[in-house]
Amino acid sequence: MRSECAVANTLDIVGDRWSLLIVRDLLAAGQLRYGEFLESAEHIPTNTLADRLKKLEQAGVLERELYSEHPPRAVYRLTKAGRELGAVVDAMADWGVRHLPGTRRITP
Amino acid sequence: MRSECAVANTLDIVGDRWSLLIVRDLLAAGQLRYGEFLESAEHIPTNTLADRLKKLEQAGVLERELYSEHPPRAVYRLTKAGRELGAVVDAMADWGVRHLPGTRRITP
DNA sequence: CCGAATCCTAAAAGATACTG
DNA sequence: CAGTATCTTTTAGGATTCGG
Repeated sequence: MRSECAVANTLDIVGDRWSLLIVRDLLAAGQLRYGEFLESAEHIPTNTLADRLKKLEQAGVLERELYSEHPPRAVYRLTKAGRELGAVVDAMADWGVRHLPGTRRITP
Repeated sequence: MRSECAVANTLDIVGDRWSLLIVRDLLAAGQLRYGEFLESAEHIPTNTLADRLKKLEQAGVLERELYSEHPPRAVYRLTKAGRELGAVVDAMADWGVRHLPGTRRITP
């Protein structure tokens, strides 16, 4: 923990290049499998995706549910805490739409 | 621009490890000089601070005003667009306070 | 074919020393 | 005090490989 600041510590969890985009995609879709994240517009590298999913699961932002054993297959969903990050994603979408011409809100 | 998504493009501006902390400090203080940023709790490295201030100035988030010529001295302030990032910082502070024990809102 | 793990390179962060 | 320059370490990105 870098400090007591709630903003700084939230950034330690979702402040990297990809985590909030993963949250955005889950907010839009409800649940996604590994390969479905890879199809998203920004094309996250496969190894980076695996890292972020692990980190976000450990942080309690999303949960992984196995729906098959052989081979192991999982879907990812936001936890309650993860869904509450919707407020952050939403504020960013608002700001982008207002200040960055050519951008739009991908999902309602 | 990675995509049309407002969230992704907002992240390209403030989605790194430090930018939103700089915005946070300016929201709290109104205006700051270079050295005052360095005193903040998270101890941003001096070269990284210089990079971020330039990038955020170019993005129209903050502005730099010289108040002395010899030697050159400047203060940094948020622009109107920068102040509107307060909604993002606020949402992160809320989330952190709710989900990360031991953290608190540094400024009202 | 899907879900990763590995390897290697490129970019960014961080510490520290230095200059006007 | 306000930055720059340099060097080292860490992280990200991309291609490829591998197991089920």
